[in-house]
Amino acid sequence: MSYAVRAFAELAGVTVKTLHHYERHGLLAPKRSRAGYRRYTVRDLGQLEAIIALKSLGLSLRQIAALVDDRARDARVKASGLRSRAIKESFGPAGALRAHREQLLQKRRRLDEALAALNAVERDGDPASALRRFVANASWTKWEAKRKTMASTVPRAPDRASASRLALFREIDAALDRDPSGQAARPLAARWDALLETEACGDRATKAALQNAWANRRIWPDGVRRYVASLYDAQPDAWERVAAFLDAAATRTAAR
Amino acid sequence: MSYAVRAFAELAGVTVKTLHHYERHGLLAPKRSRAGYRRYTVRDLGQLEAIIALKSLGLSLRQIAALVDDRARDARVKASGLRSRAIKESFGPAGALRAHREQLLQKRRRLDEALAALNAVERDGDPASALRRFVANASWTKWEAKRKTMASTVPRAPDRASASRLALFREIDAALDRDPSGQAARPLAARWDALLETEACGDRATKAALQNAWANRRIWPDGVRRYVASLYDAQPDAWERVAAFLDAAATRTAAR
DNA sequence: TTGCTCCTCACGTCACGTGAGGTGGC
DNA sequence: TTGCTCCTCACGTCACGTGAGGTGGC
Repeated sequence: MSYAVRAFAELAGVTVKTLHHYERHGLLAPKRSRAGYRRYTVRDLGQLEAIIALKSLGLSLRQIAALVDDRARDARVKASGLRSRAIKESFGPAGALRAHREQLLQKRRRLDEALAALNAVERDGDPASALRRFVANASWTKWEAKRKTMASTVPRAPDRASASRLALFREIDAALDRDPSGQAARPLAARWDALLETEACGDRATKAALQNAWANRRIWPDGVRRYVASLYDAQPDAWERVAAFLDAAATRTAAR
Repeated sequence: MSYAVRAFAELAGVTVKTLHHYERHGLLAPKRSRAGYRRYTVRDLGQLEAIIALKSLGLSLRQIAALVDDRARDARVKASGLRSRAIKESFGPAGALRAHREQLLQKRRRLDEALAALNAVERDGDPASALRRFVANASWTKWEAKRKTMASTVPRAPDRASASRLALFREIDAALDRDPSGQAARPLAARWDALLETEACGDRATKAALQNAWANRRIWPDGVRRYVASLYDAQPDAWERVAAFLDAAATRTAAR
């Protein structure tokens, strides 16, 4: 018994065009009627299912052709006791299949990242801005990675805030450790403000711009946060605590 | 400051051909020198990084173009208070992004299956035969699924072994429950053998073929095992216990 | 002037899909 | 005879890659 192309395609769950395609590439070779019509049998069905199964492993048609041809040759020479070279070479510790698995793992890692990002964007109250944040974050992560590889090949001094800034930051951090309410750290906030004034060269607009940049830190990419914290030789959460304290102090000053 | 195409490609971590490609599809529009040379600026870098980030979400260039164009239009009309329609439509409960996420999830499921199969094949002592088993298994799983959907639309009586076989199977199963060593079930094995003889119409070769098929059940696809067990209205493990007992009984008979 | 970079076609890859124009089978 | 199925090109899709043949910049 044999099937016409359409019936066979439906039976196997593929399209007619897929059958044509596989035939063109030598993966399938159905008999033909006198008029040239394709006639598929159960043997073709088995072959097709092998192709579908191997494709589900992510193999290309070329690779599948090699494997299937090999199986066919294998069957023909089985009696001679020979072993198929192609299949042997595909496996083993350095085999092509191992490399292929590595590729699939890579693919899965990227897929997982994409899914995590999509989830975050969808769950956000403002998806459009969440998408923008994702884009900004992705760029920063890339630069961070690049910076790291650069750092490992071309050693350079770590980025640092100015010595006086760094010292002041540490004093404030320690003061907040002792007294989280921030009472003890108030005078230090004034000194920070003065330092800011100095760095802005006394220009009001510049100082405002600097303060504004700090105030917007909630929407900075994570990479930027980590980077700025590293300038103060601090962890991002410690840095955030100090920054929040300085924000509040600036607001109090402005209100007076 | 601006970059030539090669320098820019290296900076951004893409190929020159990719830059050409994006430009052809309207995703990038660098300035040109008098001689027609592309000149990229930081603005182009930002644009390119947005493209790369969106691509990492699995979006097509066409979709990205829509989003990016939209962002540009958005920026131009921001002052008017209008909201971008395309971005709005991409999100939300019925949004395109949700459908896209579903696609990615599907993809990941398939990837996981492929990885599991590849692991099994690699860990196997005989990878080539493991691959063959995988192919056979995949085909069976497909038919099983098909059979299920057929069953739900076209109701039909469940497949069953003959009444006498089924009854005998149950007796053996019960006997093994009471006496796992199989002593009590010996006479039943003889009756099973007789039944086999009857079904083979007394033909020795046919009987041997039937026994051989049973003996090879270790390499049957899981689906076949489940199917055959279901013929006896049994779970695969119960069925396997009875089958193993009958195997041993047949060997004892042959040895005599 | 000599390499090196850049340019634009045009075609290739991968796994099919689409559609035209024509013919065979029941 | 009338639909319906089947056939074979040939070209399209997607995201680029390859290579030819030619020109600009330092």
